[in-house]
Amino acid sequence: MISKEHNILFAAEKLFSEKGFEKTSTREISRAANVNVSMISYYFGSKEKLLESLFEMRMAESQSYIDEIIMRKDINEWQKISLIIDRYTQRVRELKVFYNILQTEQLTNKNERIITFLKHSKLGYLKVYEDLAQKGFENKIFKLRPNIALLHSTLIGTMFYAMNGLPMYKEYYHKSAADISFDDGYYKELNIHIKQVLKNLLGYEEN
Amino acid sequence: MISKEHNILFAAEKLFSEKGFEKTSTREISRAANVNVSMISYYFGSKEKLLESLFEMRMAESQSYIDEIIMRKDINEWQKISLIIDRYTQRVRELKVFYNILQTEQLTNKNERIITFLKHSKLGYLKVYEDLAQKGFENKIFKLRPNIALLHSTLIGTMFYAMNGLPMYKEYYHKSAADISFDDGYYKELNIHIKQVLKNLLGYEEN
DNA sequence: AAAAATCAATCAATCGTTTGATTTATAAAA
DNA sequence: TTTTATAAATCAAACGATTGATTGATTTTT
Repeated sequence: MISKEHNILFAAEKLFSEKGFEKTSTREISRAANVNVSMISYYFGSKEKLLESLFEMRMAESQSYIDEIIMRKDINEWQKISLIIDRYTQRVRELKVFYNILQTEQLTNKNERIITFLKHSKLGYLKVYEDLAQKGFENKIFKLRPNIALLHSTLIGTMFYAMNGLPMYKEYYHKSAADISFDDGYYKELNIHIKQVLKNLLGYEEN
Repeated sequence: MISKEHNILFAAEKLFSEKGFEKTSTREISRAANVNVSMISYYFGSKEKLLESLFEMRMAESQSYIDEIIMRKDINEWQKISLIIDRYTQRVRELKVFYNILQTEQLTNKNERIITFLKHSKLGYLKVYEDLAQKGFENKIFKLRPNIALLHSTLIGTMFYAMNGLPMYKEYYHKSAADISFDDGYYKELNIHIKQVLKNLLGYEEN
């Protein structure tokens, strides 16, 4: 049995993703979550704080796994980057709905807490890539020292734009929207594609 | 002397970019454009149609220059791609405000006309890259035949994410927000970065 | 004098949020 | 176990504010 609090959170996530935060009314959320409108204020304080709670939940989920990877001693820097990409691809696909909201809020939101969430997350990623690129270069695994901000833009940008574009590419290749096997192949190709781009940027050559 | 119609259009563009379409009220637009509220309905019909007019104007502007480039006989396929990237980088920087709206609307908008605008634009670009990649391969300029949808995702995604991330990178490198010379260097690096990524993907080697 | 442009005032609709009454759950006292 | 007291949860109804849009009168342009 899922609590009403979670019902509200998940209903809101879906609606925010489909129509955007502003276009989604509290009454719609309450209807979708099968609760009274006032329950939103009761549990979260406001619609705005509901969005913050959503970010809090989803961002917390993705915090730990990166540290886990960079701590490992049994794999080299490229393998670590490769693993991070694997996990990230998987996560973005799983939480497509949330990452859609994240992208939108990134572009227009003025909410202080959410801005802070995003900034910390981004700077955290920059630092991770910077460290891995430097160590890999010192260990002579990577031959190049690319601009990390641009490398990160390419990684994230490719990921999100490929995700957003999937429905359209499907149409372009005349596939049915329900065809999951196309998605599987697409995300697999995307994963390989991103790795290839990063290999080139870092000057990494497989043995 | 700029007409009131244009005043409204440009005021709306700025506000939509800063706060998003939904959060921007018609009264704010009219105040910023120094006209009466009713002028919006009078000239454009509705707030929604005002947004459509904005898309119409901006999309029409960027239509022609691509055809111009691909028609040319004096340069090879890589030089054409290189030119397209130059123009596109320049344009995205010039019209940062509009492309911010475009990205947001791409994620949430359900407006039929705008969806059609975006779809046509995207499919147009896909076709252009597909043709150039194929011809370049036939002419032995390119050694590889990459997935065009993913190549396009990387191109567009890198461009937009680098653009969106600029203010944050500036802060990260402790530069003032008004420092234009930092922007110049950043966009120059971005341009080179994108070309490098595409060279690698297409298997193009400079002589 | 006909048409186009502009305006203050107003419209109904919807928004996020709160109220105060009511029901349900919890736990201590009998 | 039953009763009682307290807290938590739920609800319909209403709040004031703001929204996009329109009206009909007035001014300006043609």
